Amino acid sequence: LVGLNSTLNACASCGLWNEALELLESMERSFGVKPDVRSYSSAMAALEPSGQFEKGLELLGKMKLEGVQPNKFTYSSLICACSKENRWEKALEVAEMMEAEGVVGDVVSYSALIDALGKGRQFERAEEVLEGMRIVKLKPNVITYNSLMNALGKAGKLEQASRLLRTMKKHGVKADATSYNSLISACAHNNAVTMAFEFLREMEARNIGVDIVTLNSALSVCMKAKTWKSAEKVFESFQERGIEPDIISYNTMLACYNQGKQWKRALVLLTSMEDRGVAPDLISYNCVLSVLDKNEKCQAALELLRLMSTSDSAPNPDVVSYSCILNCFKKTSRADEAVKLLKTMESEHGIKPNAYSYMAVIDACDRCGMSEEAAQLLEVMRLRRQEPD
RNA sequence: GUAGAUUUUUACUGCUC
Repeated sequence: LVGLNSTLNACASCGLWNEALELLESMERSFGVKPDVRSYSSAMAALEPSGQFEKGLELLGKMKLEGVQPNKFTYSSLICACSKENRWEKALEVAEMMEAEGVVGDVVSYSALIDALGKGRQFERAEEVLEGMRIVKLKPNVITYNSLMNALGKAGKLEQASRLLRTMKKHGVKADATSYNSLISACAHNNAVTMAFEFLREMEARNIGVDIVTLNSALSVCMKAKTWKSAEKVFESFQERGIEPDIISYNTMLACYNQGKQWKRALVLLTSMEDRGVAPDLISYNCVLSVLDKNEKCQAALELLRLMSTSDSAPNPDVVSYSCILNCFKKTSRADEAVKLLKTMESEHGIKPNAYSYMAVIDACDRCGMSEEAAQLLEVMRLRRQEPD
């Protein structure tokens, strides 16, 4: 049983929810072992977004039928599953069930609930739960605060988020890198460049290790603020700090160049990331295609697209890649080429155009006085919208 | 010998403010 439970955990940490569920189902049949509360809880922890949460409730019902009593681990996993699916009402329901069954929550279950409520933008309820912890004499920890702080920041409530940083300090909970990373990321969403760099300095002053997520978040701040030059400074600081940029760092830097319309620099970075052993992915390429589109560099964009389709190491283009080029054709009034590419993207590459692709081509036709083609395409788009994916 | 919670990236769109 212990071995099987460990395997279930391994599935959970690798995101193999399907395997976890299958293993749980077959435990008794194949190994003659009845799943215990840990088995069920682990399987629930493996659940991923998109409808999996209902599965969790099923499992809960099943374990009760089998006479296995759910415990706080079971319920925390379930609350977490609700959070992943952005279902704060369900998370509250689960918490109520838990209480009704006399299962006493701990700091983890409370934190999970606060996280679920925060992600659902139910800040007052989240604060109430935080307050409730005090009543039952549970001390919120750094993760409890981080969960709420992150949610507040994402919702644009930067002031409240940084107030929470002071609150946790007051209660003797030391902020960690994740706390600051959330705040810096919040600055990105609120276009608060100055404050972001203040947080960065504060981390250093308090000896809280700046990590790769910190720097990536700082890059994201620069991207949102459209300041590619300060992004370059952050990017240079990776080396000074002995941190190797990862694919996210490069992609965010590319996004900064995209915002700043720096297509030449973007192309250089795309090459240099490859040289430094970080293989550009679809996001990297799409970002460069986007900046080429912004600068109306259709030819260069087409070449890059061709490279993506033919090279073994490059990712295959998707609908976003094609749409960038279609949009570029639109801006440069190259309706014929747009129509041609729209056809080949599906017929030769199996990529179904979306509404954005169609609209680019339709606009291109309009611009070039090809109103008949435009009307036809509009009709095709309407008809295809009814089709199942 | 086994289980649960928090942070970062792309064209457009949508959601929220």
